[in-house]
Amino acid sequence: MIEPDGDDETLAEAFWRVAHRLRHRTREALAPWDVTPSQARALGVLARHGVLRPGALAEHLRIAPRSATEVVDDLQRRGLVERRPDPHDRRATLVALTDEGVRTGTSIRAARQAEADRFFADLDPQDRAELGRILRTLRG
Amino acid sequence: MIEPDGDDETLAEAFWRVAHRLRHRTREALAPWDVTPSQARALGVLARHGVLRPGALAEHLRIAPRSATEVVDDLQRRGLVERRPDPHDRRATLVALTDEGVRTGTSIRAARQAEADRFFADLDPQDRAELGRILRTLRG
DNA sequence: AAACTTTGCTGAGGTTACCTCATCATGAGG
DNA sequence: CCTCATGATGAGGTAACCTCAGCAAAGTTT
Repeated sequence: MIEPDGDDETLAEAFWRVAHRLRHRTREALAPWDVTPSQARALGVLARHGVLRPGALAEHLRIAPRSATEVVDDLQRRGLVERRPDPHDRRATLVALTDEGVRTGTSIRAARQAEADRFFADLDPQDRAELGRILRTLRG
Repeated sequence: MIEPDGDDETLAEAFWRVAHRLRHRTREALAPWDVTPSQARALGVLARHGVLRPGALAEHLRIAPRSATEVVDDLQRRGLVERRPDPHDRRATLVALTDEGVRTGTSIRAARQAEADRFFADLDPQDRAELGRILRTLRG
């Protein structure tokens, strides 16, 4: 068994190591609902902001508008959101969570939070606070 | 313009924000060589460890062996690595950097380092050290 | 030495999460 | 009214993975 690299680790390398691990954990935490991470993120944004147009959703998710259409397609196929016409602009569509979408969003949020807590539980409270502060500095 | 989310940010959310930003920066830093991040990583591993079999490369990169084959294909197409038979095991192939691969690897490494330094320069030295320590704790 | 299992690589084909560009309808301003 | 901008989507593409199946060579039985 070859040892994974990471002895003379730079900050960036260490960062990506952690990202990799966190990503896998999150994916596992999401497994019970059979939604992908990007779907879960969209669900979260919709839960926070209510009814949105795909374009606005895209901005919140920081992806191209076309990509938001795709995520909405997926969520709609799973019955978690519905599209309805915008009464004020006939070009636009509004995306709204269905009841099931709300329920799913809520439990996913809880599960994700729990998983993240477990992940960051390797850190003592001061370190968690430090990390939060430092990340916010780098947030851009 | 909608403000990106991130007010009531959890640690995980903040983390992903930073990851997103760092990824984009890295991608830009790599642009002059027209290599993808995964190719760059493979180049780095080969520079560190010398001649490797695809399987070993995969382990270093923490990806499936089949995926390493693909990265090697790409690098070979660009003339940065070559495949040669393993004299001790006729099933196996050895992957070695070409001269151009070595040169490219070296300059990429420098550019990446410079870009990362610039990215983390928003932090003062103590914070960088703290971050490094914390990430190593979470490293897994 | 024949038979069986394991190992190393790769072909085939799939997935996720994005992207750009073109199109079409609608809305807004001169 | 005519032009231009905007909102969504179809078409098609990419990176970076994945699994599964197959083949050849190596190692291990018996």
